[in-house]
Amino acid sequence: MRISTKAQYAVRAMVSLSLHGEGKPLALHDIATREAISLAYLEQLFVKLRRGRIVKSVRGPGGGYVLARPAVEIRVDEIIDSVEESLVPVSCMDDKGRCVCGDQCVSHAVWQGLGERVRQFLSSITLADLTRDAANKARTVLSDEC
Amino acid sequence: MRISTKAQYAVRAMVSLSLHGEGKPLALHDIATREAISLAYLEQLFVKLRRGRIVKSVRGPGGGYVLARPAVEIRVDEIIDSVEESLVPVSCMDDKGRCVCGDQCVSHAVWQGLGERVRQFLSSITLADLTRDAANKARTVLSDEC
DNA sequence: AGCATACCCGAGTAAAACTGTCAATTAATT
DNA sequence: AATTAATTGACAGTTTTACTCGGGTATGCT
Ligand code: FES
Ligand code: FES
Repeated sequence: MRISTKAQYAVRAMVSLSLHGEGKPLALHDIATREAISLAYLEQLFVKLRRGRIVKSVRGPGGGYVLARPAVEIRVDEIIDSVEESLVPVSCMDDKGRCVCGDQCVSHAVWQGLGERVRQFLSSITLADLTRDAANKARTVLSDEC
Repeated sequence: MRISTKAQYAVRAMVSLSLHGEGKPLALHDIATREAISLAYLEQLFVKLRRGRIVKSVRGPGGGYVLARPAVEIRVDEIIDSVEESLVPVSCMDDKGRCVCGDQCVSHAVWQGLGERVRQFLSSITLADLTRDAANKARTVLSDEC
């Protein structure tokens, strides 16, 4: 029941982009050094974030990435979806709780309910929420472990 | 964000035990054939379930496993804990939300909140709930995919 | 006692998933 | 033209998962 580090990196990177970008394109190089994530790996992530219509790319010198929408409209579950981590807890079930077995297996309701809670919680948090928190924390301590 | 099949098997096996055991020891062989799970694998699971004080073993001929407590007192999260799957979504955090970074990382609150929801939901369901559902379903259809 | 049943346990393994790197390319700016 | 920086696909190392195998140990029955 772990979230992949890929998804964790994606969230962190998005907060960093939202916090330090401010409308202007921010190069991955900046995020990479600030968050101590390998540039090559970030590239991989941002391709997916772009395809998920969460960021837009600006090529050439002075280029980088910009949020595709205001931070208030970007939910955490969207970020995780983009990097291709499923939020459904079992592989036999799709996003809407439909299963290969209908709903006949004994634990169907457990996994379906669990998936719904996870989705509900992660969709209740926006990038703007995280960015605000990060700005407050930055005043006191600087720590970038996770 | 997937639950391991190990945990899924554990839940299914426990429902099967609770449903067909009725006080008497039920041999793993029975569960294995009924649920189409390999006996060797089930043995591995039940050692852990026993150490988690969820079942008791009865050795010798006519032996098997019995619930260690009434089904109403066995929660689904306990079953999953026993087979050693963590319900905390990130590896840097323990059960109580304590982190290597205090609570300084930007997404700390996200993962902590997520872990709490998962725990809360899975601890709200008991083996008795699942057994009752299974008994109802058995009347209409028989399907054991999951 | 001897035998069959059924739990007990550690080691080992093949496949899959995860994490991350590399090299080569395209596009825009100066 | 030179430089910056995103774009892309392929690929390798490591870890985790999902099992199997082989031999033990306790118990009850005849
Ligand atoms: S087939 Fe697995 S829960 Fe329905
Ligand atoms: S160290 Fe990872 S969330 Fe705190």
